[in-house]
Amino acid sequence: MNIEDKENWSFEPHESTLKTPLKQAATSSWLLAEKPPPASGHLTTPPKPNEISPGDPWTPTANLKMLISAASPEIRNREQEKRLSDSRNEIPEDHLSGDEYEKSQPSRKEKSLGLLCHKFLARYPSYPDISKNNEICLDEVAEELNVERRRIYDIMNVLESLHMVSRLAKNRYSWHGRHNLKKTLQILKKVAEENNYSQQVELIKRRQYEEEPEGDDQKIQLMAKHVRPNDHTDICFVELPGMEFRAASVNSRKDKSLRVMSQKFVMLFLVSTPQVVNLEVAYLDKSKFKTKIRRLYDIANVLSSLELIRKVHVTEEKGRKPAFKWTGPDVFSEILGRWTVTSDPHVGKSSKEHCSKNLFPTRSKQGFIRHPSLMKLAKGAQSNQRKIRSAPSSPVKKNASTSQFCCFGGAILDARILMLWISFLRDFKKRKMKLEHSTLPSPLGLPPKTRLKPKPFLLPSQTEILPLIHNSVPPAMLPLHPNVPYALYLHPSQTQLVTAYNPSFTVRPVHCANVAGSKSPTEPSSQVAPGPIFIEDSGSNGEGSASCAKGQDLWLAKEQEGTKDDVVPERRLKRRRMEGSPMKKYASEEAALHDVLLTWFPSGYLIPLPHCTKLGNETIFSNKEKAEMCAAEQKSYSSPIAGGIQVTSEFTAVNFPAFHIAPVNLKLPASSVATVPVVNGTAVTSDQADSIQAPSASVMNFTLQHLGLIPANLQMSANQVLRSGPVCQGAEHVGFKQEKAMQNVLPPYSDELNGKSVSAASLQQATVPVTSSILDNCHDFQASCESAVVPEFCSSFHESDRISQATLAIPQREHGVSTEDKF
DNA sequence: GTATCCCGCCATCTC
DNA sequence: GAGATGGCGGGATAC
Repeated sequence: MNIEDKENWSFEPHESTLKTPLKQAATSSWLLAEKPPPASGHLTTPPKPNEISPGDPWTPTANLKMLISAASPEIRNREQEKRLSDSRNEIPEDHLSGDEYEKSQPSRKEKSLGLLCHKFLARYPSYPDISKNNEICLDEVAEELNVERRRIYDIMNVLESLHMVSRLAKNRYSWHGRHNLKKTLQILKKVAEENNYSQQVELIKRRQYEEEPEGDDQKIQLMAKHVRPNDHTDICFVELPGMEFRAASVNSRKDKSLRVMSQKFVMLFLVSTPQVVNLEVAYLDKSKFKTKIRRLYDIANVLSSLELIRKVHVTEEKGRKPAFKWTGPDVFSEILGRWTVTSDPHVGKSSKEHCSKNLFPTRSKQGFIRHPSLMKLAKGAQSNQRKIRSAPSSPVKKNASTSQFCCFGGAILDARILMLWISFLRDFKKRKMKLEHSTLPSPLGLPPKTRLKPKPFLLPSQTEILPLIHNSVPPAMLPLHPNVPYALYLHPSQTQLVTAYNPSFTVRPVHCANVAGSKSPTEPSSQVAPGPIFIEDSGSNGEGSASCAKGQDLWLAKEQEGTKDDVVPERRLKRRRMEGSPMKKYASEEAALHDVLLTWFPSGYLIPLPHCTKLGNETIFSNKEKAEMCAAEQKSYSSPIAGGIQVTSEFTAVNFPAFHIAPVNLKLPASSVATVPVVNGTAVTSDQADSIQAPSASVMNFTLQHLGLIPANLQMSANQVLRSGPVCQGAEHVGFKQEKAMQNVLPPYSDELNGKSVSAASLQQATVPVTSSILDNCHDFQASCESAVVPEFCSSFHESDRISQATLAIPQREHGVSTEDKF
């Protein structure tokens, strides 16, 4: 491919202004023959009104202009240019002959959008002083440039797409110059990369070289068809913070076509190598390419005036084709600050959920292929969803806003919970395998998974599906696993159930990072606000120290105690009795975990507590933590749920898999968690329903902290979290990515998450209750993760077991979402 | 003949 | 209803 610069690209400033069209005279004569000048009285294009009559008296405005001109050489120069321009129009047209009149009219080139843009740009500095008023009045510009407003709009739209201007109000724009240009280009490149623009361009270019027997239209359609799977037509306008479109129809146009087109056009350059794009590539994504190509020419003219592109000719086998070459700055996409992609203005600019959704509005369904192992999970969840929706006590949407659940809040957190849960199982499996290899051969010769696969659970009944968030419901911490403390969100009735059925368990506030609502452990128990609860086996050995290790298995502990054996199914007792080897023990632990979950906590939410550190076989807390815990242990706690249970146990060494979640700042839209319509299950009365509109701060903080979403020392009230949240750069991006991750992890929920609103029921379902369906499928899901669906997901596990990467690095193979994420 | 794109109609939206 | 905005395509011009 030979690329040659077009020497006489018509919109090069120094050329356009100097060259006079050769055919001007002839054309003029011909035109005159057909279109007599206005003096003849025929209908024709009305003469352009002169801007300022030379004889205008001095007005206050003229005085002001004079003062401004005197103060600013730049403006003075502009005024001089303007006067020169005016002088050409001063000759009364009535006195001109046909030829003279024609000559007095600007040629087509002189009226070109590119030249007009040059004139426009000449009026303003490239890097204006942002402290000054840089307003642009469209009327004035149109008048001074002697063009219709319509043409100014074309320019403004393209400039707006590059954030060189932003609309202030009707008829008024703000001039930003090139201050934002590079950043905008970086963002555009990033977006382009995420949408596989380069691949699309390559594909199109490749096909252009192929023999296409069809006609042009067919050829284009065919090519467009090939591109369609990763079509970028759905990309919507990329905004910079603080430069969102304001008011008026600017926001209400369907897709801000010229702006979006302009951005897409620029994107093509930014990801192409070499950075040469012909219009055939650029307009392939539109069926109305003939119309669109006109717009592309408009855009190209403005971009040329900005010296971002330059027209070249590409010599190919089929001949010489016009194209455009990027001449703007080199752009690297390794920024990013905040940016948003907007689409449907009706939804509201603040609706990042919707904005992000519209970035790939339909691709997620088409693109993501659900792994077979997820099908059961999906079905289970959908089944639950149906149950809840059809329940008599199904939640009632209180108002419009409550239906706008954010996918960034609850659902995302729960995606993480699922990940943690999976990670736990994986870690469990890993250690189990280690034991098998190091100690005992398989007694049955069966693969571990076969032997250890938990028996399937029955789905919890509908009444067992409890609200995740409740003002007075603290999460409980449960030593389900010998070395891994887990927080378990329970409904009070369930917590009471635990202690009622098994007095050996104590329920106390979890001593963890300063959870909002849970006071210092040294404070009187009566003042302990609802907070995370630690359920432990306090009497397993009568030593007053019910460590997690000692109470590795709840069931073992229970059995040893001999308490409530009557409620234990016989089959479980039998299995407990066969505990003998470490391997068996682990196997039973896993089974016991399932049993416990099923027996005591038919529903709930497991969250491993990652602040425990591991040290060989014996995991220890940091000294500080230990000291805090020791202090905590010497106090008795009162839980509003458990009702003051003496806690004498010691927080045992915890062997926790080294997965952490990289702290991210999560922006929760005001309409999200704050208005989460908590499922009003049968366990919650209607009176309670009102009180559960806002989640407990303790639960919120507990979750956010332990999932690493907020720093441990950060305390947030529910209102803080809900109304504003910690806003940071990239917050929307985080939400979007997490949403996408959620959709990948939980495909069955994708439909809901894609919807404009998610009902309370679907919210509940969008969370990850510890149900049999999940327990039963986690192994499969884990296996699937380790195989084909999300290789990066697994590799991150293998590398470091850092759930953060696993959660955030889920690729979207089918629709090109970048696998890398920086939060 | 093709590439280019001016021009202005008119739909949509806001006030 | 008026004005602002901008999508759109006819058709003229440039090459």
